[in-house]
Amino acid sequence: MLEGMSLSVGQVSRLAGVTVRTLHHYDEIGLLCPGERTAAGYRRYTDDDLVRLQQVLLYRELGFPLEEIAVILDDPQVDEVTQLRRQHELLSRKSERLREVIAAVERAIEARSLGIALTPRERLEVFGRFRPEDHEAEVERRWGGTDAYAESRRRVASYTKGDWVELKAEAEAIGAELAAAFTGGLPAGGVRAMDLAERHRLHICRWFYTCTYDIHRCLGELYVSDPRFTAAYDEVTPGLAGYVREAIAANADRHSP
Amino acid sequence: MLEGMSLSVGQVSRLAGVTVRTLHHYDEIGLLCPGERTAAGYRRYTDDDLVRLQQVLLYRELGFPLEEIAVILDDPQVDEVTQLRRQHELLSRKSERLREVIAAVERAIEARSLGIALTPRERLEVFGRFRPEDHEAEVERRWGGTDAYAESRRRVASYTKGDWVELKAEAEAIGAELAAAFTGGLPAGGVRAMDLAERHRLHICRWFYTCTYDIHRCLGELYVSDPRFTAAYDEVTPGLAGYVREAIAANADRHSP
DNA sequence: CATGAACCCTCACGTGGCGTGAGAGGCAAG
DNA sequence: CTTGCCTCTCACGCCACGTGAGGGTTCATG
Repeated sequence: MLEGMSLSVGQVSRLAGVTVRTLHHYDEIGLLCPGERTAAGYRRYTDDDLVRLQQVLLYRELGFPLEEIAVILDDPQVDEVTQLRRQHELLSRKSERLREVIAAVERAIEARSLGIALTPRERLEVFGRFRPEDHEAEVERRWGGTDAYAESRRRVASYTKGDWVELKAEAEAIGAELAAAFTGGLPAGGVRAMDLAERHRLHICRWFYTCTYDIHRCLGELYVSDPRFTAAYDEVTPGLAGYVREAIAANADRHSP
Repeated sequence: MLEGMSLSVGQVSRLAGVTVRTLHHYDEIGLLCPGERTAAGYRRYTDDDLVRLQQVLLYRELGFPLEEIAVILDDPQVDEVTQLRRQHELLSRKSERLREVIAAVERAIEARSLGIALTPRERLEVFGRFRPEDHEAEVERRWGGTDAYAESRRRVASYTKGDWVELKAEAEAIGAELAAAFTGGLPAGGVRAMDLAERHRLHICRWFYTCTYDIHRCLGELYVSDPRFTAAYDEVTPGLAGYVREAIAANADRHSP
C-alpha cells in the first residue's frame, strides 16, 4: 500500500470529501494530474498533489470555473504564499457579503414579526449587488463583444485588493515617467518615449489582456477621443494625452512597420 | 409600462442580478411562474413573485437543487417567517464554516511565512468535514439504495435546529403515550395502541419519508431485531419495543388487510 | 404612420461539472 | 483459487442554465 509516500484515489477522496469521479475528472481535464502511476495504471497522489487539490477546492468553493482555476494555479509568476493571500482576500469578501445577506434576513424577520412587511424590492436588492460602477457599462458599450474585453473581464475578476494596489502603482509610475518625458521636451517619436509606450503596452498585457500593437494604437486614439480618458491624462499634465498617443503610434510603427 | 404594479423580465433580472434566461428557466420548470401575462404573452412579475424569487435565490446560494427548492417553498405547512428562520439558520451555519476555512488559510499563511509547512493532510481536512456520525453509515448499510432512504436524506438535509427540536418533541410525546398504554395494560391490538401506532407512522411521513403500512411493519420488526433501536425503547420501559411492534402490525392489518 | 431601437417571445441546441453504471482487471486475505 | 474490495477506462446522462435564431411588441422619433 506504500502508506505515507503517496495516496490512492479512494484515500484522497475520503480525505478531501470529494468523489473519486471528481478526481478522475480533474485528471482528465489536466487540472490535477497525479504525480505518479503504479505499473497497473493506478493513480498515486503525492503531497504536492494534495496541496494543489486544496487550492483547487478553495477556488472552486469561491465559484471559479475549473478552466480558470488551472490558469490561476499555473501562473508561474505567483508563488504559494501569494496564492494563499489571494484566497484569504476572496474568502473575506465572500464572508462579508454573506454577513450582509444574513443581516438582511434578520431585518426581514424583525419587520415581519412586527407586522410590517418590507417591500419585495428591498429584499431583492441584497442579491443584486455587484456595483460595476457604471464605468463598466461604458466600457462594455465601446469594447463589448471583443475577445480582449472578455479576457480582461475574466482576469480582473480574480484580482485581490493587493493586486490592485500593485497594478495601480505600476500604472502611475509609467504615467509619471511619460509626464516627465513630455514636460522635459523629449520628442514623442524618440526612443525614450517609445520605450515608455512599450512599457505601457506590456503593463496591459500583464494585467488585462493580450494587447497587440494594433490594439495599442486604437487605445492611443481612444485617449484623445474619449473625454474621460483624456481628462485622466490631461489632469496631470495638459497636453499629455496627445503626447501619449503619438508615442504609442511611434512605438507601434517601430515594431510592426 | 404599468410601473409599480408589476415588472417585466428585464426589470426583475436587473433587480435580482440574474439573467433573463434564468427567469425563463424557472418558469419552464414551474419553480417561479409569473402571476400574470400581458395580452402579447409578456411575463409580468407581481410582488409575491419577487418574494418567492428572493427565497429561491437564497436557497440556491445555499446549494439546494432547484427541484428541492420547489418542494421546500411549496410546503403549505410552513409560513414565511418559519421559512426565513430556516434560511437564517442555514446561512449562519455556512458563515461559520466559511470562518473555519478562513482561519485555516490564515494558519497556513502564518506557518508558511515562518518557514514551517503544514502537512498537506492537515490542510485538506478542512474540506473533508461532514462528520456524518458513523450512525449514518450503519443506516446506509441497512437501508441504502431504497427510495425511502433517499427521500429521507434529502429532506433531513434542509432541517434547521428548530425543526429538530419540534421533531424530537413530537417523537417523545408519541413514545411517552405508547409507554403509558403499555404500562397501563392496554392490549397492543387495541384501538388506543393502534391509533398511537398510526400517529407514529404519520410522524415519519411528515418528517422523513412516505411511510407505507408495509414499510411501517418492517420498521416494527427492526425495533425488536436491531439492538440499537430495541435499547432506545426498552431503556424507557422494558418490553416496550415488542409492544410497539405488535401495535404497528395490528394497525397495519387494520388498514391494509 | 412608418421606422428604428429596445424589449419581449418561443424553440432548440450547446456546455460545464460532474453522476452513474458497465465491463474488465488488480491485489490481499482466507 | 476464489472472494471482496479496490482500481481502471469508456461512455452516456443530468442539471442549470448560455447562446443564438427567427420573429413579434412597444414606444419614442422623424
